Amino acid sequence: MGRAPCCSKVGLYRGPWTTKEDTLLINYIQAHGEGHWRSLPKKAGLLRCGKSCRLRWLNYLRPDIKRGNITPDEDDLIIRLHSLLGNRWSLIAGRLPGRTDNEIKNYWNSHLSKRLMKNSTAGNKSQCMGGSAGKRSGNKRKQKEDSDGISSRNGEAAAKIKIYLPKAVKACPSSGTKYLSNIQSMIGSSPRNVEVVDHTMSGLKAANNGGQGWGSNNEELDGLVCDLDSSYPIPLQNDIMLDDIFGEFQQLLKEDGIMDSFVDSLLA
DNA sequence: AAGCACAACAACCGCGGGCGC
DNA sequence: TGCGCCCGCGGTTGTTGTGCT
Repeated sequence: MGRAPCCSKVGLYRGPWTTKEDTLLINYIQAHGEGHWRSLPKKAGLLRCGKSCRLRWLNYLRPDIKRGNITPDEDDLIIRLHSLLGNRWSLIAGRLPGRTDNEIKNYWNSHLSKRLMKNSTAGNKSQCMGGSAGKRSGNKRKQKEDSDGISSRNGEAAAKIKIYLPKAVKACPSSGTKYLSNIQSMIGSSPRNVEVVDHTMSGLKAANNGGQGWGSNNEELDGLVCDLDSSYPIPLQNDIMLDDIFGEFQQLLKEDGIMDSFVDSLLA
């Protein structure tokens, strides 16, 4: 697949935007509309790549952007939506008028993930897996350790193979079963050392769990462990049929009218 | 006042899907 | 049907601001 050359092109500016550049971009878009990002910089007289222009417009210059603090309502909604959708920031942003995916992502990484982590450590520490980006300086080593599988977890747990199911895609009732079936066949006859990490269903389950979805109520999830952040480990047990889990997920959707209409709206 | 650590947010990067040719 | 381009997304990094010692 061909890759569009990007900002690395010699001669294009990078880094923070100046007010002059902003003005040029705003004027051009007001005159010609959004889109055609690739050719836009040249036409607008900007020495930026199209990606950079698009990002600047979408995240900062757009007139309908709502600046300022995230309200408690928005805060709560983000948490619920994240528990439902995972790190689908654009979908979450679509439910928060005036907020951008980048803003929500940053807010999550800098505020909510920490808060929820704190809440959870007060509750069930052992289920936490560490999560999204976090801060660079302190977390790089940790991320490295995690990715190398050399974190402090010992023995059997550390040796476990982890399979990450796809993150929540646009809600398609059949996709869950399909993925789970695939995983089941991948796992085959030796599921003992395999842990399926689901981004979708346990999140939904959590979202329906009294509308809280996070924190100390996780233990109520009938053995399914809801993780704090973007991944939700589900210890695969021989007596838990994955299709049953998916059926339960569908049942939950039916029981909650809000959830139902929400998913419908995503499908639309 | 200076230096440091951390927080917040803007911006970049690379990947993958959609679509036209 | 395959290829290449464009766009959007999510993860990551860079920069600036702020509080603490």
